[in-house]
Amino acid sequence: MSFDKILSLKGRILLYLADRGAFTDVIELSTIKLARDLGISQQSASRLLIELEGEKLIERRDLGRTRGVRLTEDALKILLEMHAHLKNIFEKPAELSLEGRVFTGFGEGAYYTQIPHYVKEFEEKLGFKPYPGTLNIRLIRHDDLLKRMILERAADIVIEGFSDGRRAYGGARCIFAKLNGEDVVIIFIDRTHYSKDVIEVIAPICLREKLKLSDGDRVRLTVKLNPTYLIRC
Amino acid sequence: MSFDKILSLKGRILLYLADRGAFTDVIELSTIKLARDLGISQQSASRLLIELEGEKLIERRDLGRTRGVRLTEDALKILLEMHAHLKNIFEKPAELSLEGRVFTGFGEGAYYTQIPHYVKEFEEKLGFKPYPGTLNIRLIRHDDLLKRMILERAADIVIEGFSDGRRAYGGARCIFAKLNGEDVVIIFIDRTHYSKDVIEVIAPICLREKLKLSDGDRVRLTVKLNPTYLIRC
DNA sequence: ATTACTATTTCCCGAGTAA
DNA sequence: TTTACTCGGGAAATAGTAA
Repeated sequence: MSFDKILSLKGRILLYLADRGAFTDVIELSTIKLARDLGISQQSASRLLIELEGEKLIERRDLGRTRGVRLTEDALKILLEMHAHLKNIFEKPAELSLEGRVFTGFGEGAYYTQIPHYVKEFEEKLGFKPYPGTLNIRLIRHDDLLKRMILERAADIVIEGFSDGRRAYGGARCIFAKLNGEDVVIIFIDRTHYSKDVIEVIAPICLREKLKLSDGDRVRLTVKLNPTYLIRC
Repeated sequence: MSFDKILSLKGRILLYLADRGAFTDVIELSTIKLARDLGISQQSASRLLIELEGEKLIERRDLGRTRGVRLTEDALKILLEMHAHLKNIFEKPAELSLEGRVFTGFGEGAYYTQIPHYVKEFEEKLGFKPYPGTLNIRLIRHDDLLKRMILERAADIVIEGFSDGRRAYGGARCIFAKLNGEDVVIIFIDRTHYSKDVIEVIAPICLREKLKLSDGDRVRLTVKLNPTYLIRC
């Protein structure tokens, strides 16, 4: 397993036993089999089992001609604590923070955010009717470009594209965020004209007014998301 | 942390970094601080960071006068895999299996299972009207007595007691199970007259008839439950 | 077959210290 | 201050082998 390198040999043995259900039942296990399965010597397997028994992490008993092992409550507690710890890291929302400067775009945002199809989609999926137009933010720091890629992957609210017979209108993906503390939605438009250092934001209100923003002002975007998304692309 | 003993030092460092959010941001970290926090020497901290960098599990960079570290995607994958593995062990339903012999009890079961208050509770909480009477099973193996204790803790369907003014009727705790493949409910009666080697079972049908059971017949009870319950008492 | 002892080797931690 | 080198000692792995 790829995570063997972060475990001690004793840890690998406890996990090996847990995998085989040795917290309810005594399982049959010879030092030779354990050694083979873990890629260590039989001698080490023997020594480690003796040590683990001394540390009250396993119990061993004779089962007729073979020997049985099971985890103790202490060992189970250790594994459960490890589990709880990793859960805490990977299943708790983390916050991603990006910084950029407001700029005036091509003016397309105002057009698209008023197309009835999109308005309906926004209302259904975001819960509000967007103020016409998008606020454009140009990222400053290089690290934030990476974060933008992460966000693009994490944005899981899908706005469907459509066609009116004359032309096709593309889709987009959204994610909720805060901009200087104000609730906003970051929108990643499928076929945007902007480069990868730009983030577009919509909100139910006029952000420029509410936050008194002018071109060149620095703004901070924060997004809460599950750290599982943070695997870099 | 109690789980330090199952981790290698490199594992502890990766977890240390993950705890501090070093999968999104570069964090400031001196070898001295790391050494102090992990209870190892500065020299070891230095060596381990160099090795981890060589293994492409961390990236280091100069931040002006201090040094920054962050986890690589590879390291994140390892931690996530560990997390997924423990999830699989502890959050997947496991099966507990017990064996015993049918015996005829004091006949109280038939009385209690027909009391309107209990019938109503059963129907609401178990989804069926029980066939009058409980099937009594005496456990055979010593290990199964332990499993009975686990089950008693895991039984989380609560049947409330009541009083009719003349006397008090006790409550019980239930858990769904299979008896020789048939859907049943194990019922742990709060103030039972039976000893700890007895399990009582109710079902919507007459189990003795359906499964052609007589006193002394061996039956197998299986219960699916979340392994978190398997922490022995 | 198995387990586990003793002997040997390998590897890793930490002290000393240079840059 | 900091990091990271060399090196000595001890822990931990394997080899050999007895029971």
